[in-house]
Amino acid sequence: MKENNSFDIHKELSKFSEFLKKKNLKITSQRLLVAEKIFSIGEHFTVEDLTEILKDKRDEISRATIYRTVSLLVESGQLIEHDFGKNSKYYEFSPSSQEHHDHIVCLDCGIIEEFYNPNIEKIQIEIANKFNYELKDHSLNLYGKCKLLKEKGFCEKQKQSDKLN
Amino acid sequence: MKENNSFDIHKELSKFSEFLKKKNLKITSQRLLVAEKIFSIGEHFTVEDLTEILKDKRDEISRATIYRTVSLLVESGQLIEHDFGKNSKYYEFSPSSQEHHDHIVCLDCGIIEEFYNPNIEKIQIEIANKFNYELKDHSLNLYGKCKLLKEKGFCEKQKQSDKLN
DNA sequence: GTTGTTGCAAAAGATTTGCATCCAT
DNA sequence: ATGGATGCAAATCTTTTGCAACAAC
Repeated sequence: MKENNSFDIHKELSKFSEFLKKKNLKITSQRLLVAEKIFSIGEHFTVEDLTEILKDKRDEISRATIYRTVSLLVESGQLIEHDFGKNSKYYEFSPSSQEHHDHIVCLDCGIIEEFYNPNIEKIQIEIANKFNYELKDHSLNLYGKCKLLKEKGFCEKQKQSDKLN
Repeated sequence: MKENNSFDIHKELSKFSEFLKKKNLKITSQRLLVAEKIFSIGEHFTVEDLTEILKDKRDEISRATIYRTVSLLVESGQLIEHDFGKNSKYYEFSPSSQEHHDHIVCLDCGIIEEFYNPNIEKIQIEIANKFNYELKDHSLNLYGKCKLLKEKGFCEKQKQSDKLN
């Protein structure tokens, strides 16, 4: 889906290390391994997906550590947590260079596509102002039938790790 | 928050009964009790909230039945399920007469306010068309500091039943 | 009477946590 | 050496489910 070259990954790993140092946390091999894999996934994933990806490392990294590292990466701002109405939380690597975007999700196959619309962003700020809120975050998800499902009546159902209904 | 008069409730109960009949499901006292309470809550709630509200009826209605009735009401279209990034799902009674709206949520006290913006709705449809999706649903939540938190530095923290972080 | 419903307790699924051991600093 | 990290298993939390007894139609 997205291309992540090793240069990017290196930069992101440094950023994560900086974050850990600043918080007096330790830079361990487990944390680096989990972070490295996350930075190279290039699509939305669940902790279950991540565990599967790391399964050859299962003697080295426990599920608890995976959860704990994911939390740290969310805190460092390098990982975004999403709620697509499924059982598990979804995560998405957010490179420093990357602009914000929203999501459109197929209710059948669960494919997640991204979009960015400056007008919507602008209106959201106006709404927050009107309500006297200091806007910190937002989430906009569109749900529907993807092109394939609409046109052929079926798509790659349940391709994702989690069910949508 | 919202005013629901008994006339509305009666109409909604009829609608639910119709739904049950159409599906060859039975109209039981438990289902009617749960539905009636839901129709009179007037704000966003979790199943835990609902259980608390029904606690004087706890000898009559089990938690399992509450969950099962909530699912039916979602299916009948009279209840909307929301995900505000908390542990539990939130529900909102949606009277037949009510127009769609989105939500703005305080990250501290969890207060949920509603808004409707026709431009955002319009743009969403355009985006779905561009992606060749048949739009079925969407969710837009804004998160931030509410007026009180912004101005006074504090608000009624954790007023809601669930924590936000 | 038949078929769906309820309550219970157990199960399931995701995530978190206590604790003894281990390791980065 | 010491304070944080890890792995394990147990715990937690929300939601779902199997099943026997029960109620609506």
